[in-house]
Amino acid sequence: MLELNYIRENTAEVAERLAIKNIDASGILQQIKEIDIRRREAQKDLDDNLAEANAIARQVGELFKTGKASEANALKVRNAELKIQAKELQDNFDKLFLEQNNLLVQLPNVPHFSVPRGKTPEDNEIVHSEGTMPQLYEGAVPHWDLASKYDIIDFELGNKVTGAGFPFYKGQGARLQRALIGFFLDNAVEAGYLEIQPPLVVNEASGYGTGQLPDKDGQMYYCEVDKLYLIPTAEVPITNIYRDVIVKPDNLPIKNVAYSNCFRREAGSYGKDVRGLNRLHQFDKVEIVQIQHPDKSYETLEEMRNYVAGLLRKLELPFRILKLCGGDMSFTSSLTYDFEVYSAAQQRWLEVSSVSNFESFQANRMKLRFKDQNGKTRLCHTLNGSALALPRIVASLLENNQTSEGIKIPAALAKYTGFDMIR
RNA sequence: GGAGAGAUGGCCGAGUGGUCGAAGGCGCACGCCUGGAAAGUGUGUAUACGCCAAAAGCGUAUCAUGGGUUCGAAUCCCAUUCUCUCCGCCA
Repeated sequence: MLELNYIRENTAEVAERLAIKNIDASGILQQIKEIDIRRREAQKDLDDNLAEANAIARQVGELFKTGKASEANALKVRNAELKIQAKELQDNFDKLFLEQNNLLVQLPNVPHFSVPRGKTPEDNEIVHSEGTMPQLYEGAVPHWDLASKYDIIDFELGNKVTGAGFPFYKGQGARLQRALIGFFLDNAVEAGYLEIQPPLVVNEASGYGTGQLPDKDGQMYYCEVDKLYLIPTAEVPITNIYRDVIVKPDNLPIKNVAYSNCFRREAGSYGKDVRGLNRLHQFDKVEIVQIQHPDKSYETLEEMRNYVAGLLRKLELPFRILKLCGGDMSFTSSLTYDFEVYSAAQQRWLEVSSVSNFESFQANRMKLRFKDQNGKTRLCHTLNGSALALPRIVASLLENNQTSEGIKIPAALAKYTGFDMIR
Protein backbone atom coordinates (compact mmCIF):
# COMPACT_ATOMS: atom_id res chain seq x y z
CA MET A 1 0.00 0.00 0.00
CA LEU A 2 1.27 3.44 -0.90
CA GLU A 3 1.92 5.88 1.89
CA LEU A 4 -0.81 8.43 2.35
CA ASN A 5 1.69 11.20 3.02
CA TYR A 6 3.46 10.50 -0.22
CA ILE A 7 0.19 10.76 -2.12
CA ARG A 8 -0.79 13.90 -0.26
CA GLU A 9 2.47 15.72 -0.81
CA ASN A 10 3.56 14.39 -4.19
CA THR A 11 0.34 13.74 -6.02
CA ALA A 12 1.72 14.63 -9.42
CA GLU A 13 4.72 12.39 -9.00
CA VAL A 14 2.57 9.47 -7.93
CA ALA A 15 0.39 9.91 -10.99
CA GLU A 16 3.43 10.17 -13.21
CA ARG A 17 4.93 7.01 -11.81
CA LEU A 18 1.68 5.07 -12.01
CA ALA A 19 1.37 6.11 -15.63
CA ILE A 20 4.39 3.92 -16.28
CA LYS A 21 2.16 1.01 -15.32
CA ASN A 22 -0.39 2.35 -17.80
CA ILE A 23 -2.65 3.46 -15.03
CA ASP A 24 -4.42 6.77 -15.11
CA ALA A 25 -4.71 7.36 -11.40
CA SER A 26 -5.42 11.07 -11.41
CA GLY A 27 -9.09 10.51 -10.66
CA ILE A 28 -8.58 8.12 -7.80
CA LEU A 29 -5.76 10.22 -6.36
CA GLN A 30 -7.99 13.24 -6.38
CA GLN A 31 -10.71 11.23 -4.69
CA ILE A 32 -8.32 10.06 -2.01
CA LYS A 33 -7.28 13.61 -1.29
CA GLU A 34 -10.84 14.83 -1.08
CA ILE A 35 -11.84 12.06 1.28
CA ASP A 36 -8.71 12.77 3.24
CA ILE A 37 -9.88 16.28 3.97
CA ARG A 38 -13.27 15.06 5.06
CA ARG A 39 -11.74 12.26 7.07
CA ARG A 40 -9.59 14.71 9.01
CA GLU A 41 -12.55 16.96 9.69
CA ALA A 42 -14.49 13.96 10.91
CA GLN A 43 -11.64 12.97 13.18
CA LYS A 44 -11.41 16.49 14.58
CA ASP A 45 -15.13 16.53 15.35
CA LEU A 46 -14.98 13.14 16.96
CA ASP A 47 -11.88 13.95 19.01
CA ASP A 48 -13.44 17.18 20.26
CA ASN A 49 -16.55 15.34 21.30
CA LEU A 50 -14.57 12.67 23.14
CA ALA A 51 -12.36 15.27 24.75
CA GLU A 52 -15.38 17.03 26.19
CA ALA A 53 -16.88 13.78 27.40
CA ASN A 54 -13.60 12.83 29.06
CA ALA A 55 -13.42 16.20 30.76
CA ILE A 56 -16.95 15.82 32.08
CA ALA A 57 -16.26 12.33 33.34
CA ARG A 58 -13.31 13.70 35.30
CA GLN A 59 -15.47 16.45 36.78
CA VAL A 60 -18.21 14.03 37.70
CA GLY A 61 -15.72 11.87 39.54
CA GLU A 62 -14.43 14.93 41.37
CA LEU A 63 -17.94 16.05 42.31
CA PHE A 64 -18.96 12.65 43.62
CA LYS A 65 -15.88 12.59 45.78
CA THR A 66 -16.70 15.94 47.33
CA GLY A 67 -20.28 14.92 47.88
CA LYS A 68 -21.89 17.13 45.26
CA ALA A 69 -24.05 14.44 43.78
CA SER A 70 -26.72 16.69 42.33
CA GLU A 71 -24.19 18.72 40.32
CA ALA A 72 -22.66 15.51 39.12
CA ASN A 73 -25.98 14.19 37.97
CA ALA A 74 -26.60 17.38 36.03
CA LEU A 75 -23.38 16.87 34.12
CA LYS A 76 -24.29 13.31 33.29
CA VAL A 77 -27.11 14.63 31.16
CA ARG A 78 -24.65 16.45 28.93
CA ASN A 79 -22.56 13.34 28.59
CA ALA A 80 -25.54 11.31 27.54
CA GLU A 81 -26.07 13.76 24.67
CA LEU A 82 -22.42 13.65 23.73
CA LYS A 83 -22.49 9.91 23.66
CA ILE A 84 -25.28 9.83 21.13
CA GLN A 85 -23.41 12.32 18.98
CA ALA A 86 -20.17 10.40 19.39
CA LYS A 87 -21.75 7.33 17.89
CA GLU A 88 -22.70 9.25 14.77
CA LEU A 89 -19.33 10.95 14.57
CA GLN A 90 -17.56 7.65 14.98
CA ASP A 91 -19.64 6.03 12.27
CA ASN A 92 -18.96 8.92 9.96
CA PHE A 93 -15.23 8.75 10.61
CA ASP A 94 -15.13 4.98 10.20
CA LYS A 95 -16.99 5.23 6.94
CA LEU A 96 -14.60 7.80 5.51
CA PHE A 97 -11.56 5.98 6.80
CA LEU A 98 -12.71 2.75 5.20
CA GLU A 99 -13.58 4.49 1.99
CA GLN A 100 -10.15 6.05 1.82
CA ASN A 101 -8.49 2.78 2.65
CA ASN A 102 -10.44 0.95 -0.01
CA LEU A 103 -9.15 3.40 -2.56
CA LEU A 104 -5.59 3.18 -1.27
CA VAL A 105 -5.38 -0.59 -1.47
CA GLN A 106 -6.51 -0.47 -5.08
CA LEU A 107 -3.44 1.45 -6.09
CA PRO A 108 -0.48 -0.64 -7.19
CA ASN A 109 3.03 0.25 -6.20
CA VAL A 110 4.66 3.09 -8.09
CA PRO A 111 7.35 2.02 -10.57
CA HIS A 112 10.85 3.40 -10.44
CA PHE A 113 11.39 6.11 -13.04
CA SER A 114 13.78 3.87 -14.97
CA VAL A 115 11.10 1.27 -15.62
CA PRO A 116 10.48 0.97 -19.36
CA ARG A 117 7.05 1.87 -20.61
CA GLY A 118 5.10 -0.89 -22.23
CA LYS A 119 2.15 -3.19 -21.99
CA THR A 120 3.17 -6.76 -22.73
CA PRO A 121 6.14 -9.02 -22.08
CA GLU A 122 7.45 -8.02 -25.54
CA ASP A 123 8.09 -4.57 -24.12
CA ASN A 124 10.41 -5.83 -21.41
CA GLU A 125 13.91 -4.56 -21.82
CA ILE A 126 16.70 -7.12 -22.14
CA VAL A 127 19.40 -5.55 -20.03
CA HIS A 128 21.88 -8.38 -20.11
CA SER A 129 22.49 -11.74 -21.66
CA GLU A 130 25.34 -14.18 -21.38
CA GLY A 131 26.33 -17.78 -21.90
CA THR A 132 26.57 -19.83 -25.02
CA MET A 133 23.58 -21.40 -26.65
CA PRO A 134 23.91 -25.16 -26.53
CA GLN A 135 24.28 -27.19 -29.69
CA LEU A 136 22.12 -30.23 -29.14
CA TYR A 137 22.86 -33.59 -30.64
CA GLU A 138 20.39 -35.10 -33.06
CA GLY A 139 18.46 -37.26 -30.64
CA ALA A 140 17.79 -34.38 -28.26
CA VAL A 141 14.33 -34.28 -26.66
CA PRO A 142 12.46 -32.06 -24.18
CA HIS A 143 12.95 -32.65 -20.47
CA TRP A 144 9.68 -34.52 -19.96
CA ASP A 145 10.95 -37.20 -22.29
CA LEU A 146 14.34 -37.22 -20.59
CA ALA A 147 12.57 -37.55 -17.25
CA SER A 148 11.04 -40.87 -18.22
CA LYS A 149 14.01 -42.03 -20.31
CA TYR A 150 16.28 -41.89 -17.24
CA ASP A 151 13.45 -42.54 -14.78
CA ILE A 152 14.30 -39.50 -12.67
CA ILE A 153 10.99 -37.62 -12.58
CA ASP A 154 7.65 -39.41 -12.61
CA PHE A 155 4.70 -37.28 -13.63
CA GLU A 156 2.33 -40.24 -14.02
CA LEU A 157 2.94 -41.33 -10.49
CA GLY A 158 2.18 -37.82 -9.32
CA ASN A 159 -1.10 -37.88 -11.20
CA LYS A 160 -2.05 -41.12 -9.51
CA VAL A 161 -1.12 -40.20 -5.96
CA THR A 162 -2.02 -36.52 -5.94
CA GLY A 163 -2.86 -34.94 -9.25
CA ALA A 164 -1.34 -33.03 -12.14
CA GLY A 165 1.48 -30.73 -11.18
CA PHE A 166 2.78 -32.87 -8.31
CA PRO A 167 5.57 -35.03 -9.75
CA PHE A 168 7.75 -37.56 -7.95
CA TYR A 169 11.51 -37.17 -8.22
CA LYS A 170 13.37 -40.42 -8.10
CA GLY A 171 16.94 -41.70 -7.88
CA GLN A 172 19.35 -39.31 -9.53
CA GLY A 173 16.45 -36.90 -10.05
CA ALA A 174 15.74 -36.72 -6.33
CA ARG A 175 19.42 -36.38 -5.65
CA LEU A 176 19.67 -33.54 -8.14
CA GLN A 177 16.90 -31.69 -6.29
CA ARG A 178 18.69 -32.10 -2.99
CA ALA A 179 21.95 -31.00 -4.57
CA LEU A 180 20.45 -27.83 -6.01
CA ILE A 181 18.87 -26.89 -2.69
CA GLY A 182 22.18 -27.37 -0.92
CA PHE A 183 24.06 -25.50 -3.62
CA PHE A 184 21.71 -22.51 -3.50
CA LEU A 185 21.63 -22.34 0.29
CA ASP A 186 25.40 -22.62 0.64
CA ASN A 187 25.94 -19.87 -1.88
CA ALA A 188 23.51 -17.58 -0.09
CA VAL A 189 25.03 -18.20 3.31
CA GLU A 190 28.41 -17.50 1.74
CA ALA A 191 27.01 -14.18 0.53
CA GLY A 192 25.96 -13.21 4.03
CA TYR A 193 22.37 -14.37 4.20
CA LEU A 194 20.99 -15.96 7.35
CA GLU A 195 19.53 -19.37 6.63
CA ILE A 196 16.00 -19.85 7.91
CA GLN A 197 13.55 -22.72 7.75
CA PRO A 198 10.08 -21.25 7.83
CA PRO A 199 6.68 -22.80 8.38
CA LEU A 200 5.04 -23.87 5.15
CA VAL A 201 1.60 -22.69 6.21
CA VAL A 202 0.70 -19.20 7.36
CA ASN A 203 -2.25 -17.44 8.91
CA GLU A 204 -4.44 -14.82 7.33
CA ALA A 205 -2.58 -11.83 8.74
CA SER A 206 0.63 -13.01 7.08
CA GLY A 207 -1.10 -13.50 3.75
CA TYR A 208 -2.29 -9.95 3.98
CA GLY A 209 1.11 -8.65 5.05
CA THR A 210 2.86 -9.66 1.86
CA GLY A 211 -0.09 -8.88 -0.36
CA GLN A 212 -1.43 -12.32 -1.34
CA LEU A 213 -4.63 -11.44 0.46
CA PRO A 214 -7.26 -10.25 -0.02
CA ASP A 215 -7.30 -10.44 -3.83
CA LYS A 216 -5.08 -13.40 -4.67
CA ASP A 217 -6.44 -15.94 -2.21
CA GLY A 218 -7.59 -18.10 -5.11
CA GLN A 219 -3.96 -18.81 -5.92
CA MET A 220 -3.22 -20.35 -2.53
CA TYR A 221 -4.20 -23.70 -1.09
CA TYR A 222 -6.28 -23.21 2.03
CA CYS A 223 -6.88 -25.44 5.03
CA GLU A 224 -10.43 -24.56 5.85
CA VAL A 225 -10.70 -26.04 9.35
CA ASP A 226 -7.56 -24.33 10.60
CA LYS A 227 -7.82 -21.18 8.51
CA LEU A 228 -4.25 -21.58 7.29
CA TYR A 229 -2.76 -21.03 3.86
CA LEU A 230 -0.04 -23.08 2.20
CA ILE A 231 2.70 -20.68 1.24
CA PRO A 232 3.17 -19.86 -2.45
CA THR A 233 6.73 -18.75 -1.68
CA ALA A 234 9.01 -18.50 1.35
CA GLU A 235 8.78 -14.75 0.91
CA VAL A 236 5.52 -14.86 2.85
CA PRO A 237 6.73 -16.33 6.17
CA ILE A 238 10.17 -14.75 5.90
CA THR A 239 8.99 -11.21 5.27
CA ASN A 240 6.25 -11.54 7.87
CA ILE A 241 8.84 -12.16 10.55
CA TYR A 242 9.12 -8.39 10.50
CA ARG A 243 5.43 -7.57 10.58
CA ASP A 244 4.77 -4.88 13.21
CA VAL A 245 8.45 -4.61 13.96
CA ILE A 246 10.61 -1.54 14.39
CA VAL A 247 14.13 -2.64 13.55
CA LYS A 248 17.35 -1.01 14.64
CA PRO A 249 18.93 0.89 11.74
CA ASP A 250 22.31 -0.63 12.65
CA ASN A 251 20.86 -4.01 11.79
CA LEU A 252 20.10 -3.01 8.21
CA PRO A 253 20.33 -4.57 5.78
CA ILE A 254 18.71 -7.72 7.11
CA LYS A 255 19.50 -10.60 4.77
CA ASN A 256 17.59 -13.85 5.03
CA VAL A 257 17.50 -16.91 2.84
CA ALA A 258 15.04 -19.74 3.03
CA TYR A 259 14.44 -22.93 1.16
CA SER A 260 10.83 -24.04 1.03
CA ASN A 261 8.31 -26.00 -0.89
CA CYS A 262 5.97 -23.64 -2.67
CA PHE A 263 2.34 -24.39 -3.34
CA ARG A 264 0.37 -22.69 -6.05
CA ARG A 265 -3.04 -23.51 -7.36
CA GLU A 266 -2.25 -21.88 -10.71
CA ALA A 267 -5.92 -21.63 -11.53
CA GLY A 268 -6.43 -20.80 -15.17
CA SER A 269 -3.08 -22.02 -16.54
CA TYR A 270 -3.04 -24.36 -19.47
CA GLY A 271 -1.27 -25.53 -22.62
CA LYS A 272 2.43 -25.77 -23.33
CA ASP A 273 3.22 -23.52 -20.37
CA VAL A 274 2.31 -26.27 -17.96
CA ARG A 275 3.98 -29.19 -19.70
CA GLY A 276 6.51 -31.12 -17.63
CA LEU A 277 8.31 -28.98 -15.11
CA ASN A 278 7.33 -25.69 -16.65
CA ARG A 279 4.58 -25.04 -14.14
CA LEU A 280 3.84 -27.09 -11.05
CA HIS A 281 1.47 -26.91 -8.11
CA GLN A 282 4.24 -27.85 -5.73
CA PHE A 283 7.86 -26.95 -6.31
CA ASP A 284 11.07 -26.13 -4.49
CA LYS A 285 12.56 -22.70 -4.28
CA VAL A 286 15.29 -20.90 -2.41
CA GLU A 287 14.31 -17.33 -1.74
CA ILE A 288 16.45 -14.40 -0.66
CA VAL A 289 14.88 -11.50 1.21
CA GLN A 290 16.45 -8.23 2.26
CA ILE A 291 15.19 -5.41 4.41
CA GLN A 292 17.04 -2.22 3.73
CA HIS A 293 17.25 1.48 4.44
CA PRO A 294 15.25 3.44 1.84
CA ASP A 295 18.37 5.26 0.65
CA LYS A 296 20.16 2.04 -0.18
CA SER A 297 17.48 -0.25 -1.55
CA TYR A 298 18.39 0.24 -5.21
CA GLU A 299 22.04 -0.50 -4.54
CA THR A 300 20.83 -3.65 -2.84
CA LEU A 301 18.65 -4.55 -5.78
CA GLU A 302 21.71 -4.46 -8.05
CA GLU A 303 23.66 -6.54 -5.55
CA MET A 304 20.91 -9.14 -5.56
CA ARG A 305 20.77 -9.11 -9.32
CA ASN A 306 24.50 -9.77 -9.50
CA TYR A 307 24.17 -12.50 -6.95
CA VAL A 308 21.52 -14.36 -8.96
CA ALA A 309 23.50 -13.91 -12.16
CA GLY A 310 26.47 -15.50 -10.40
CA LEU A 311 24.44 -18.59 -9.60
CA LEU A 312 23.39 -19.10 -13.21
CA ARG A 313 26.97 -18.56 -14.31
CA LYS A 314 28.16 -21.30 -11.97
CA LEU A 315 25.48 -23.59 -13.35
CA GLU A 316 26.75 -22.75 -16.87
CA LEU A 317 23.30 -21.91 -18.13
CA PRO A 318 22.74 -19.34 -20.86
CA PHE A 319 20.56 -16.64 -19.41
CA ARG A 320 19.26 -13.17 -19.94
CA ILE A 321 18.02 -10.50 -17.58
CA LEU A 322 14.91 -8.51 -18.34
CA LYS A 323 13.89 -5.30 -16.76
CA LEU A 324 10.15 -5.65 -16.70
CA CYS A 325 8.10 -2.97 -18.36
CA GLY A 326 5.36 -1.16 -16.49
CA GLY A 327 2.62 -3.36 -17.91
CA ASP A 328 4.28 -6.65 -17.01
CA MET A 329 5.29 -5.79 -13.46
CA SER A 330 3.54 -7.15 -10.43
CA PHE A 331 1.13 -5.09 -8.40
CA THR A 332 3.53 -4.72 -5.50
CA SER A 333 6.83 -4.07 -7.25
CA SER A 334 8.68 -0.84 -8.02
CA LEU A 335 11.36 -2.44 -10.15
CA THR A 336 11.70 -6.06 -11.18
CA TYR A 337 14.42 -7.99 -12.96
CA ASP A 338 13.35 -11.31 -14.40
CA PHE A 339 15.95 -13.95 -15.10
CA GLU A 340 15.32 -16.36 -17.93
CA VAL A 341 17.36 -19.39 -18.86
CA TYR A 342 17.29 -20.91 -22.28
CA SER A 343 15.90 -24.40 -22.40
CA ALA A 344 17.32 -25.72 -25.62
CA ALA A 345 15.09 -28.65 -26.50
CA GLN A 346 11.91 -26.64 -25.97
CA GLN A 347 13.65 -23.68 -27.61
CA ARG A 348 12.14 -21.41 -25.01
CA TRP A 349 13.28 -18.95 -22.42
CA LEU A 350 12.06 -19.99 -18.99
CA GLU A 351 11.69 -17.61 -16.10
CA VAL A 352 13.70 -18.87 -13.16
CA SER A 353 13.96 -15.84 -10.95
CA SER A 354 12.33 -12.55 -10.29
CA VAL A 355 14.21 -10.00 -8.23
CA SER A 356 12.24 -7.01 -7.01
CA ASN A 357 12.41 -3.89 -4.94
CA PHE A 358 9.08 -3.18 -3.29
CA GLU A 359 10.27 0.06 -1.73
CA SER A 360 7.93 0.78 1.19
CA PHE A 361 4.85 -0.84 -0.37
CA GLN A 362 4.99 -4.09 1.59
CA ALA A 363 6.51 -2.41 4.64
CA ASN A 364 3.59 -0.03 4.86
CA ARG A 365 1.15 -2.88 4.85
CA MET A 366 3.18 -4.76 7.41
CA LYS A 367 4.17 -1.76 9.54
CA LEU A 368 7.83 -2.66 9.17
CA ARG A 369 9.78 0.38 10.30
CA PHE A 370 13.06 1.71 11.63
CA LYS A 371 14.08 4.83 13.50
CA ASP A 372 16.22 7.25 11.54
CA GLN A 373 18.96 9.47 12.94
CA ASN A 374 16.46 12.09 14.05
CA GLY A 375 14.51 9.49 15.95
CA LYS A 376 11.73 9.57 13.40
CA THR A 377 9.98 6.33 12.64
CA ARG A 378 10.11 5.50 8.93
CA LEU A 379 9.16 2.59 6.73
CA CYS A 380 11.86 0.20 5.59
CA HIS A 381 12.27 -1.00 2.04
CA THR A 382 11.85 -4.67 1.27
CA LEU A 383 13.37 -6.69 -1.56
CA ASN A 384 13.31 -10.28 -2.53
CA GLY A 385 14.30 -12.66 -5.27
CA SER A 386 14.31 -16.30 -6.17
CA ALA A 387 17.75 -17.78 -5.90
CA LEU A 388 16.55 -19.94 -7.40
CA ALA A 389 13.37 -21.80 -8.29
CA LEU A 390 14.25 -25.40 -9.05
CA PRO A 391 11.94 -26.90 -11.66
CA ARG A 392 12.86 -24.77 -14.64
CA ILE A 393 16.51 -24.88 -13.69
CA VAL A 394 16.21 -28.65 -13.76
CA ALA A 395 14.39 -28.49 -17.09
CA SER A 396 17.13 -26.46 -18.73
CA LEU A 397 19.95 -28.43 -17.10
CA LEU A 398 18.46 -31.64 -18.46
CA GLU A 399 17.72 -30.31 -21.91
CA ASN A 400 20.88 -28.31 -22.47
CA ASN A 401 23.30 -30.90 -21.16
CA GLN A 402 21.91 -34.00 -22.77
CA THR A 403 24.27 -36.13 -24.82
CA SER A 404 24.00 -39.53 -26.37
CA GLU A 405 25.80 -40.93 -23.29
CA GLY A 406 23.66 -39.22 -20.70
CA ILE A 407 23.07 -35.85 -19.08
CA LYS A 408 26.12 -33.93 -17.90
CA ILE A 409 26.07 -32.20 -14.54
CA PRO A 410 27.96 -28.87 -14.34
CA ALA A 411 31.11 -29.05 -12.24
CA ALA A 412 29.89 -26.69 -9.51
CA LEU A 413 26.88 -28.89 -8.95
CA ALA A 414 28.62 -32.25 -9.27
CA LYS A 415 30.19 -31.61 -5.86
CA TYR A 416 26.68 -31.72 -4.47
CA THR A 417 25.19 -34.54 -6.53
CA GLY A 418 28.11 -36.84 -6.14
CA PHE A 419 27.90 -37.76 -9.83
CA ASP A 420 28.71 -35.84 -13.01
CA MET A 421 26.42 -37.66 -15.36
CA ILE A 422 22.84 -38.87 -15.27
CA ARG A 423 22.71 -42.22 -17.01
C1' G B 1 -9.49 -34.55 22.05
C1' G B 2 -10.71 -33.66 27.89
C1' A B 3 -9.75 -30.30 32.29
C1' G B 4 -7.77 -25.84 34.07
C1' A B 5 -4.98 -21.11 33.90
C1' G B 6 -3.78 -16.90 31.37
C1' A B 7 -3.06 -12.67 27.46
C1' U B 8 -0.55 -5.46 30.25
C1' G B 9 5.00 -1.27 27.10
C1' G B 10 11.53 -4.02 23.76
C1' C B 11 11.46 -7.83 27.96
C1' C B 12 9.94 -9.20 33.13
C1' G B 13 6.07 -7.69 36.12
C1' A B 14 2.38 -4.56 39.39
C1' G B 15 -2.27 -2.80 38.78
C1' U B 16 -10.06 -5.38 40.41
C1' G B 17 -13.88 1.14 38.48
C1' G B 18 -11.66 7.65 38.30
C1' U B 19 -5.97 11.18 39.42
C1' C B 20 -3.35 4.88 34.52
C1' G B 21 -0.11 5.37 28.51
C1' A B 22 0.00 2.58 32.86
C1' A B 23 4.21 1.44 39.49
C1' G B 24 8.79 -1.23 39.93
C1' G B 25 12.74 -3.84 37.63
C1' C B 26 15.67 -5.21 33.35
C1' G B 27 17.28 -3.52 28.77
C1' C B 28 18.45 0.68 25.72
C1' A B 29 20.12 6.04 24.88
C1' C B 30 22.52 10.30 26.70
C1' G B 31 25.15 12.76 30.81
C1' C B 32 28.05 12.65 35.48
C1' C B 33 31.80 9.90 37.97
C1' U B 34 36.82 7.24 36.22
C1' G B 35 43.47 7.56 33.55
C1' G B 36 40.11 3.89 30.90
C1' A B 37 36.40 0.40 32.06
C1' A B 38 33.15 -1.89 35.62
C1' A B 39 30.32 -0.40 39.64
C1' G B 40 27.63 3.79 41.13
C1' U B 41 24.52 7.87 39.82
C1' G B 42 21.12 11.43 37.04
C1' U B 43 17.82 12.10 32.97
C1' G B 44 15.15 10.11 29.12
C1' U B 45 12.90 5.85 26.74
C1' A B 46 5.46 3.08 22.96
C1' U B 47 2.63 3.60 18.42
C1' A B 48 -0.92 5.75 15.14
C1' C B 49 -3.92 9.67 13.73
C1' G B 50 -5.45 14.71 14.31
C1' C B 51 -4.83 20.25 15.64
C1' C B 52 -0.54 23.84 14.59
C1' A B 53 3.28 27.02 8.95
C1' A B 54 6.66 24.25 12.01
C1' A B 55 9.12 23.07 16.73
C1' A B 56 7.18 23.13 21.44
C1' G B 57 2.68 21.92 22.93
C1' C B 58 -2.22 19.99 22.92
C1' G B 59 -6.24 16.39 21.67
C1' U B 60 -7.95 11.32 20.49
C1' A B 61 -7.27 6.12 20.31
C1' U B 62 -4.55 1.73 21.76
C1' C B 63 -3.32 -2.89 28.26
C1' A B 64 -4.98 -9.98 22.65
C1' U B 65 -9.56 -8.83 19.19
C1' G B 66 -14.77 -7.38 18.81
C1' G B 67 -19.09 -5.93 21.41
C1' G B 68 -21.63 -4.43 26.18
C1' U B 69 -22.44 -2.09 31.32
C1' U B 70 -21.00 2.90 33.43
C1' C B 71 -20.74 9.95 33.93
C1' G B 72 -15.95 7.16 33.81
C1' A B 73 -13.06 0.48 32.06
C1' A B 74 -6.38 -2.31 31.78
C1' U B 75 -9.85 -3.32 35.88
C1' C B 76 -16.90 -5.58 35.50
C1' C B 77 -20.02 -8.66 31.66
C1' C B 78 -20.41 -11.44 26.81
C1' A B 79 -18.22 -13.50 22.37
C1' U B 80 -13.88 -14.66 19.53
C1' U B 81 -8.72 -15.66 18.90
C1' C B 82 -4.23 -17.13 20.79
C1' U B 83 -0.78 -19.05 24.57
C1' C B 84 0.53 -22.07 28.71
C1' U B 85 -0.11 -26.34 32.30
C1' C B 86 -2.02 -31.30 33.32
C1' C B 87 -4.26 -35.78 31.12
C1' G B 88 -4.85 -38.56 26.54
C1' C B 89 -2.76 -39.57 21.67
C1' C B 90 1.67 -39.41 18.97
C1' A B 91 6.58 -38.22 15.04
